[in-house]
Amino acid sequence: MSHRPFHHGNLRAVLLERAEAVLRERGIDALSLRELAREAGVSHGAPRSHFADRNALLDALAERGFVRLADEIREAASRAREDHARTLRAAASAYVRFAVREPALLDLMFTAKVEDGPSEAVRSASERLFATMAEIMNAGVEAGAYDACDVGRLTLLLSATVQGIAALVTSRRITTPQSEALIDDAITLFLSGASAER
Amino acid sequence: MSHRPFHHGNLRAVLLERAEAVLRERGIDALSLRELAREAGVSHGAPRSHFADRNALLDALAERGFVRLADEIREAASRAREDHARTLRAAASAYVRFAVREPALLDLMFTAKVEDGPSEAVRSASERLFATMAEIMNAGVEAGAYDACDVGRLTLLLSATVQGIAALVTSRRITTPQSEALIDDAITLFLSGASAER
DNA sequence: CCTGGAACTAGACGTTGACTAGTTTCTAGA
DNA sequence: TCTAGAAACTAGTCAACGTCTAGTTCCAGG
Repeated sequence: MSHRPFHHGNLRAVLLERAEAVLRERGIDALSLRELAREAGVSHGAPRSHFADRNALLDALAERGFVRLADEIREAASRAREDHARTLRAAASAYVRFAVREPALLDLMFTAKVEDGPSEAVRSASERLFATMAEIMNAGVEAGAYDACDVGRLTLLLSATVQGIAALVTSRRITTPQSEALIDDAITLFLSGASAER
Repeated sequence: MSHRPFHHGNLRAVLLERAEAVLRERGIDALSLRELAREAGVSHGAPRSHFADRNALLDALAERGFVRLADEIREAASRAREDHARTLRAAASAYVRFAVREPALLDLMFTAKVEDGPSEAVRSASERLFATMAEIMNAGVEAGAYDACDVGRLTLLLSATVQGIAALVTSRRITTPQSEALIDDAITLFLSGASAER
């Protein structure tokens, strides 16, 4: 009859997808393993086969978040390859757009875990984001936008600035239009300062 | 006999203080109203007289966090009044030091609340932080560090950058020494770019 | 075929936030 | 000084959650 097969076959993916939706629509406090299980039509213990505990689920979400964010930034940057300034703006804009669309997820990605830092999976996913930023900066270097200064540090500074702008938006300290102006200011300053040292 | 007076007399303050300690030592997930009540020697319902629910307690913590952070920054900035560059560095350094000392609290302060933003109390406390940053920037303007550009936007950019650096530290993406180098880079760029437009 | 493990069920436990009704204490006004 | 009435607190209850355990069903490799 297979009306309800014993093995869901797809549980892990379904849980993650639904969890992302809950995170987006009702925030992290509303994210309950039991509710996810109910929605997926499995028993309340089933998620345990795929995630050791609630934090493991959150880690998986954060990991996916980093991958998605990196992809969206790379995608946005690749659409304006001709001009480095435009590329930077596009990347930063994509970052903030992601933050506006998924505030709770971004929070989760940059949450401070007490004691030990992020799990290995989350860490490597976050390095993928950083690597994407580094790629963009390296393209700028090759295009002659920067002098022989330490590109790694510049990448870090860019990452921090963009993450800071995103944090101001998600915490409602500034509005989305304000954030766009901020991005403009940041990129302008970033480029003018970096090449003013010639 | 007043061995245990009915009125604690000090509950609200004690709860907040202990809550800050728990937040610092064991993170936000370990913060339980019932445990705080137990530690304070009152019934599990007692905190309700001072905080409508758990979120109200968290809001109060965030509010105090903003006030303390603003104070610490102002204090640090006032110690290097002679030179604007030093002042900026001192302020940014104090910000990051706060982040390292109280990562979970800073997270709480900039958490994205779904739907409605921060409460009125939190909002006004956070504006106090922004006002402190604006003061520092205005002192720089008077000292001639910047041209007639929009100081408000510069203040916002500074705030975002510093918050971004803090986020990278609390989420263990960079180490504390790295953050100090980052601050240096950021301030250098900030000043060189802002006055390069003359 | 069969056996071991992965996926899942079902029940239980302790903890928590929230609500309610009732009690004690403080305080402000007549 | 006496007395409401508000504020602070107690005690009990409830549903929900995360986690754990023991047992069941299914699948895949030997």
